[in-house]
Amino acid sequence: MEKDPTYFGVKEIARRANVSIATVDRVIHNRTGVSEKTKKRINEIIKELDYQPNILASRLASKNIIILAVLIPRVSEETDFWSAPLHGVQRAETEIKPYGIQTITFFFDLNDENSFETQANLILEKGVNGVLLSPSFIAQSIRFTEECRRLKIPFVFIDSNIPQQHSLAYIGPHLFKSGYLGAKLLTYRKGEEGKILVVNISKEIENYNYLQIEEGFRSYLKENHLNFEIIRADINETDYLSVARNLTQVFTKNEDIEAIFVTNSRVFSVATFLENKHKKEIALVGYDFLKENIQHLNTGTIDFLICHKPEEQAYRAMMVLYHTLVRGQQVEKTQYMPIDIITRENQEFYQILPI
Amino acid sequence: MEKDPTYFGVKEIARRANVSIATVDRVIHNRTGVSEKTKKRINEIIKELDYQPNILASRLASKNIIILAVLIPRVSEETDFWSAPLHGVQRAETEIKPYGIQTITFFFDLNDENSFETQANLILEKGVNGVLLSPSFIAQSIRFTEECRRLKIPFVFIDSNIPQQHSLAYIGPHLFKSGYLGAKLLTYRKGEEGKILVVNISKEIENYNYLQIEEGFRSYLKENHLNFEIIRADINETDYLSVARNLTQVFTKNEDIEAIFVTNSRVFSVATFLENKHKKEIALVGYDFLKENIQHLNTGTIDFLICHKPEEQAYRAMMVLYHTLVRGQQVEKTQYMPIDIITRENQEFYQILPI
DNA sequence: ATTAAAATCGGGTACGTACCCGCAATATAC
DNA sequence: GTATATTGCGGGTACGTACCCGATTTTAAT
Repeated sequence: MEKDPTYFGVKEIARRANVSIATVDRVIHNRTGVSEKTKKRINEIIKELDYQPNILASRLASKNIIILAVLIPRVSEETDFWSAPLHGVQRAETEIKPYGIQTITFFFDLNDENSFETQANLILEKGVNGVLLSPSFIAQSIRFTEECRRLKIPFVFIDSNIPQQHSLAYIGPHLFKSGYLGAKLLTYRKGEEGKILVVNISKEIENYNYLQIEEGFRSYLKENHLNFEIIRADINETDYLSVARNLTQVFTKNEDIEAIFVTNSRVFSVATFLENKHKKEIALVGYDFLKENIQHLNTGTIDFLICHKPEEQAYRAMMVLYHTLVRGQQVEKTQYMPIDIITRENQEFYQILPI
Repeated sequence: MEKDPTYFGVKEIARRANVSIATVDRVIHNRTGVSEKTKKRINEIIKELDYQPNILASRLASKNIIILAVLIPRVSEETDFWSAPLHGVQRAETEIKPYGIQTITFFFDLNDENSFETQANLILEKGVNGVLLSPSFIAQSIRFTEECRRLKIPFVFIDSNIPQQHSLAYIGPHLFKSGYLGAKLLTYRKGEEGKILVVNISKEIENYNYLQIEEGFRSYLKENHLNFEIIRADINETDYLSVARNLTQVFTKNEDIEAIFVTNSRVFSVATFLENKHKKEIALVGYDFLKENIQHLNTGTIDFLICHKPEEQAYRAMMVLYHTLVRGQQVEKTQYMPIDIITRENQEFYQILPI
């Protein structure tokens, strides 16, 4: 079989420009040592031939290896949400490893701001070429990314964003629209009467996310003139007992709650509560494809789960770094993930497919 | 920066086995000319070092180029559904082109069985190494794929499947479950009364798909003891006038239709009809992320669209061929796509993201 | 034992790019 | 003018694997 005859490489460029391959290489990589005249001549030929470097050969010959750092929460017993992004990181890792790219993953504790800081400092010491991070702690993330900017290390946010921080990209959900959709799903077959309960279960972190989601949620109701009374429950402890105690209080005060929206993945706690109290007829919508949540989806306690492709977020973030650092390509700065709707009927197909 | 010191290549294997690189190469590629003894020795070292060939170097050195054929319907004025798979093919194409893989795309006319046969024959004449096809015409597809099997050309089905045909893989929806979900969405907030209309608009092709979807649809209603009367409308012409004429008849006979399920992407015709007749309060669910359908989703005539990631189907199918032919890897034989639910609220994020 | 054939193997080049080393030409200093 | 930087450029090797071309050894045939 023959090679593609329409492909021209540096050799052909050098031949046409009457220079050596080395000179062409210098022009391509913007290195010094070429006169303006020949540089111009070579650039014209490059443009004329629409030269596309052969990445295989390029990466094979290059000895410049690239190190990427990943900074995400550790997978905890409380929730295995972060196992999905970790999987995405690993998928990208195996894919780009032959290109001379190494990955080091740093985990922090979602209940401990200091662990974030510690790990972030380790990254800075290490001297990496690019960073993928989940900015779970706003202040610490800002400090860290400012330092990255100073050191000219590109970084990508996943899961939630800090705008104005000059990240290379944000890859994650549009939280406002996600809450907006949540309201639609929750009220889609609801009657005119009855209250709505919005539950936020978290240890005071990720508040910013929560606010955007609730804003979108309320916005939907307002735009559609749905004047349900909205009760709020802020639960700062994530263990089941605290959740149950809190909800019991809410229910004694409000008997006619017809629908519950949980703003994050801890919806399974609420589902367990409803099952224990035999209140399964209440509509329940929450977030994320976790084992526990799927169970309650299958028993019918949870009506809908909303999900933002956590695996793909991380995978794409890695590829964004790869394309920037290795290929020098421009990337989309804001990449909103699809807002997926998971029900009992389609949940079995919402997994990571192997090739 | 230094190279990964944990990586060992053929050179190291050759050194340890006291043979030349060429001999190691012969063992790796199962070529003849190596005594059993040295072959065994080399294989042991390969296993011991967990040797992973460097694909970059491998594909760079290899002159064996691989040709993939794609056989899908032409994008027509009637519907641009197939532009999504085409896009997926092209995305995969640019990604694997540097690996020495060429793609030739053949289009057939969904209204003309013969065009399928003609294009299929062109592929066989051409002598390609792998085929991606949509088996829109069952009989012709069987004939073609049998011939592929005889010639030992692997092939992958997308969009719909022909089981028992020994394809390398099927990548597409689980149609039964898709119809099942359709019934859930259609009846989710429906009252106890009123009839359901199931509409199939197509020129008698793809019947097999339709049947599976309808089966799933009815199955949901049955399992949930929803005893609505179901009307059926089979419309064999795809132009709007034919659809409108047909639906008018159905509506004169049945005044109390409360919900309509369209089994394919032509749901926009039904939506137009409902808008013209001022019957927008009827629930409407159908298939596929087409411009026309999204318009009606946004006006509220269509309530839900179901979608099976057509772009990714084609992309994955290409990668399956790549992994099989280039990497010699085993692949998953049946890859069901997620069954995505598109509403007015999340539709804007359901597009193909650029890196 | 001699010769032919077959089996087994090594040397070496190529793939397209990166990049080191060093030579020539030109510019600058005195 | 000569001596010294500086600039511009080419030769050549390396990356890890594929594969051609032959050389050597072993086996089979006579």
